[in-house]
Amino acid sequence: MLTHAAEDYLKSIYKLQEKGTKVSTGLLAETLNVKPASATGMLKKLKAMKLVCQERYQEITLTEAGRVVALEIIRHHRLLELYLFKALGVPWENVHEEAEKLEHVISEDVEERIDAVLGYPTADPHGAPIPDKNGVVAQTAYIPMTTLRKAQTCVVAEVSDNDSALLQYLGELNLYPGTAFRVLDVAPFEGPFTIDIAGHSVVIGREVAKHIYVADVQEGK
Amino acid sequence: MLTHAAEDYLKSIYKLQEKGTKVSTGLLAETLNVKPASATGMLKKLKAMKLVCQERYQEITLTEAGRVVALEIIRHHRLLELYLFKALGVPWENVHEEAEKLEHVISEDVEERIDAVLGYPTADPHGAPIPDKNGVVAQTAYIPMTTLRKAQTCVVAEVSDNDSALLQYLGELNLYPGTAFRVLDVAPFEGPFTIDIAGHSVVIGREVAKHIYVADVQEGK
DNA sequence: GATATAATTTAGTCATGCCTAAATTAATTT
DNA sequence: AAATTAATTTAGGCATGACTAAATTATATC
Repeated sequence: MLTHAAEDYLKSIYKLQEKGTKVSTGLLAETLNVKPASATGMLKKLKAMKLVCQERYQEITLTEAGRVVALEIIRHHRLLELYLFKALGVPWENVHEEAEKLEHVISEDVEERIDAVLGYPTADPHGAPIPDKNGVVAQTAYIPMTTLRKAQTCVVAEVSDNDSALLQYLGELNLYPGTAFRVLDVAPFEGPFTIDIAGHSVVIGREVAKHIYVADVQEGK
Repeated sequence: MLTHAAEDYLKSIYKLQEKGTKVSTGLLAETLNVKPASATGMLKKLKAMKLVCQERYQEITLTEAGRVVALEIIRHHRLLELYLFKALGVPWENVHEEAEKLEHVISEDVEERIDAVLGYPTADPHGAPIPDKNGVVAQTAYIPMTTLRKAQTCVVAEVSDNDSALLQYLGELNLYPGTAFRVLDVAPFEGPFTIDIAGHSVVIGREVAKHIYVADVQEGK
């Protein structure tokens, strides 16, 4: 069995890779709040276990076996987030942190039961896709909110899950995945967005908009 | 914060103490599947943290602070057992093992939510009392099944939670806490019990009966 | 092409929490 | 009281997974 730390490394590699980022020792270390030297040490072990590929000083990638483990952990994490949110009413800005601890500890049996209770869901509370039992992840083509133009309507598809304060803010605005809104205005020179959510007009800064991804974009009048 | 290992030691000390057993280094080590020398090492640390009292070679007891921690963990454990059983349908012979891992990891917030969802329960699936938020444990006066005599009726109050195979067997017989039964016969020379559960006659050996505690004992005809 | 900077790796340390083997202390037996 | 046995503690080791400091390699600049 793998250690919790090893699972975290694999998960982080997968998530960085998924974003299209080239995964380096330094970036991985930063992501995991660890010094680069510590990451080098763990990578050496993961390479010995044939879970990770890396030529000296080169890009880090997962082997097929490593990918399977990473997806398993991510599946645990996202199912737990959704379960905590829906079944126990944990505020969505807190579910990430809770799931980080639980994901390494639940059995496959409990995972399956949670999956069933939730009705075999496909996305977590932040809109991120939940890999299925075989490690298949639904491909999504979400668009960054920052690319929206005036008068377009859309639906929130996904938001970043790692900033608790930001999530709380978005929650107050009801900007959960599934919420529709319309762009009333985009201020010039990379300025903020003014949007309409269910009749309320709200101003969203660029920095916040970067963390929001949308779907079903349609041209308004 | 305490390590998982330290929490396990405190929990085991409390549970042994509760049973009326004098807690020694060797017994504690055996309980935790650890060598006595390892237990000595951890006890040294727990003593330094003022969570445990022990004179050299003498009995081990918890300080007030140690008792608080132990009860907190036991509360987590028992609430989790009941939650897994009732909310997720985990078979009762498996809930102990699952809860052992989860108990060290859930937040106070999630604990409270679980407590609320369950309606502030007072006993886990094996009948063991759940300490309240302030560490108060309801005192119970359960009687070992082995003391029952012919024709007495009673209700199952509590069963040992540490033997998975035994629990599975008791589950098949429907001997859950709350189930009423009547002693049809007690075979002589420390022999087995023949009992009536909901119209079915079942023979229960002494070894099994030792793990069952009952309440509401009444004399039958 | 030499040099400065950035990234990565190596080497050595530390804290946990377990282990085994040996030494010590306590309890029993004769 | 002496000797045996049992329980406990000490001492020294090992694996994990982090750290710092120093060395190495890669990249960018002049």
